[in-house]
Amino acid sequence: MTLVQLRYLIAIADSGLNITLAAERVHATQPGLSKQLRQLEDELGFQLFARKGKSLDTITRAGEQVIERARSILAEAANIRAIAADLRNQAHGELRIATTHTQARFALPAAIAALNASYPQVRVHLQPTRDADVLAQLQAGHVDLAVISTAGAAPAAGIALPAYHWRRVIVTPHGHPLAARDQPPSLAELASLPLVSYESSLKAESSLRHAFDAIGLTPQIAMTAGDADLIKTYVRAGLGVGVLAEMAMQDGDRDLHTLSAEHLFPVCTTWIVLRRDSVLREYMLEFIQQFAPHLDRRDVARLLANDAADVHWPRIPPWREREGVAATA
Amino acid sequence: MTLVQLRYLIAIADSGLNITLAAERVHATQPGLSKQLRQLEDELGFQLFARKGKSLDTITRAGEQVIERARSILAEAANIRAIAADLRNQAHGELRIATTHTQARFALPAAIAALNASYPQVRVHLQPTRDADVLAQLQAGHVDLAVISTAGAAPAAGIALPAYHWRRVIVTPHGHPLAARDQPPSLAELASLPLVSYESSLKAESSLRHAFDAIGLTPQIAMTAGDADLIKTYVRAGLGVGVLAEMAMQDGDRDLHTLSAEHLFPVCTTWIVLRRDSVLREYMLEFIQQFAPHLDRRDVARLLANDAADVHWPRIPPWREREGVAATA
DNA sequence: CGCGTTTACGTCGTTCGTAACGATA
DNA sequence: TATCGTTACGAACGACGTAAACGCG
Repeated sequence: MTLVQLRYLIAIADSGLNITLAAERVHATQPGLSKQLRQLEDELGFQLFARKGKSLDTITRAGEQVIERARSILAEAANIRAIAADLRNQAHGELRIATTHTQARFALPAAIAALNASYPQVRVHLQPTRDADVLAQLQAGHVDLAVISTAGAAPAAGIALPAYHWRRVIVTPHGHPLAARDQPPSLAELASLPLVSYESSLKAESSLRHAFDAIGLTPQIAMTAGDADLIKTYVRAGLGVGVLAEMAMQDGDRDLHTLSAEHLFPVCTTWIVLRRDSVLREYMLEFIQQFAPHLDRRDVARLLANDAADVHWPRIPPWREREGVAATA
Repeated sequence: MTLVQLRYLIAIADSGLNITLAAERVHATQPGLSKQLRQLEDELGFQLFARKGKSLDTITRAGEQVIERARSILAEAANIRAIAADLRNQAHGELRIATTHTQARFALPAAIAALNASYPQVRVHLQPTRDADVLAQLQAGHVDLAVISTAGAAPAAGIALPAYHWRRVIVTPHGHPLAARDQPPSLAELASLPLVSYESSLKAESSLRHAFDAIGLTPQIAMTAGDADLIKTYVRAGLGVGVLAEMAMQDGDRDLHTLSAEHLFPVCTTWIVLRRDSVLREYMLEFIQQFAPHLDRRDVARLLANDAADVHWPRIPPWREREGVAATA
């Protein structure tokens, strides 16, 4: 068993059991991977993958177990290299972030711009990911950190650092009846109107659905999109009333009427999620600092080192208090 | 970076920074290790060990970090091999246990004998360890499991499975004044007598010390030993009153008078402690089953797999309920 | 001068890539 | 027949062990 073999194994597993594709990804030849996989299987004494003819068909039950451990091994190896790179004060590297579109579009730009100013050598890679897969990307080791929102408690996986609170807003064209009134609508009223919102709000566990469920009503979702810009576009087109995150409303959106939804939906929290046992490069800490300035850098480092829960976080600031920063991006 | 290099690194660290000794332990030559260490350091770009002349002097601060990760990597690699060995249904292997002398002498024999009956090919290795170092042995990966007692909560490190409860007893020669009375002594009375007990009872955090501290008295510990047999020997010699674990009193000890100490000292719990994320061989589960029959095998396996706290243990049996079993050994 | 580490060197095993072959849909 | 995996083979690299040199107490 070698680290190379394990790396190949993971590459194959992550390439949908296509050895040729995996070989490209690790910059090696296909026969090389084939042989190494074979040797690993020989050494372990059982098949990691079930074959169908010559092709790999599925991952064995035992293979799953091994792959899981192999991931952990490779992650730790990467950690060792990260320690080394950081010690050499190497300012260049990569920052891979998995997040939702809204974060990437409205919340992250300021922090990433600031990071780029201090560490121009660091290449940031925003992994385009469906909302539901963000944490899986982190667990699989494809990204260094995830940025994700919940309506309540911290996400279960990894170590979650609270970045900020935010709320939803209701958006209509200026001529809309709701816009003419001086008070925001009730939930019941909202349920009677066609809504335009995020794809994720269709899911039963979404906090939007929960809010309506609580009063026994079902919202009419006229259309959904993964993308706040799309939602705004369709609100402008008169398709319905938009329900989206407050930070998605920017200066350029003056043509839309924004109503508070504070009283209707629970407050949401955006978290930075790190892999347990991951070693952060200096510039990663810098990014966290930029994105969530209320977090103490040493506390973050300490939390990762000890896995100790003895670190207490300060008050999580609401998004509004940061709008000045965000608007610059 | 290779697994071999990491293995050598750990061997060197565990051999007191003596490369020659480390080379023997891994069955390789000294120049081989020397060179691999050098290459690893070159690749990482910093020293893992500080040199004094040619010899290794201390572990670098960064070296500590790397060694910690390397241990984790090697442990996971061992886990993969364990999965493989178990899948091949290989009944031979090794079971390394770190524990205290009392457990090794009085509690473990029955379980180990039973294990040996079902798995004659498994070599059991009882790591002789000072009480305080038991958990360190486990953390360093030198043993598969630890068996250790506490007076209260589970030990912090690893995953602790409660095996049984036990209490202390007071032991005197038959002619002793305490033996003649029909009621057991009070703590105050005991404090006035010379005691013979375990080495660990000298430590401030021992539950024996705590009990005396609570009433503002200090026990007179006439002598201590790490070994219940020694304690009994010196009690027989009239050196003082013995305070030891109930399971240390066996059939051959009829020449000593045993008094209950239930009312004086808190109940103790003996735990089986496993490394988090360790994969157990089939025969290890068998051992656990033998040693703590009230634990469900699948629950143990599940606990290790998910790290989930959703497994609830049944009532922990007191030692007395197992004496029939223990006495056969 | 003994102990431990490093350097030097020759051998052997292994990996890797190229190229040809085989199987599957 | 196109796609994907295996087999075959030669070249290059790298690890290992032996032997000798070096430094330190």
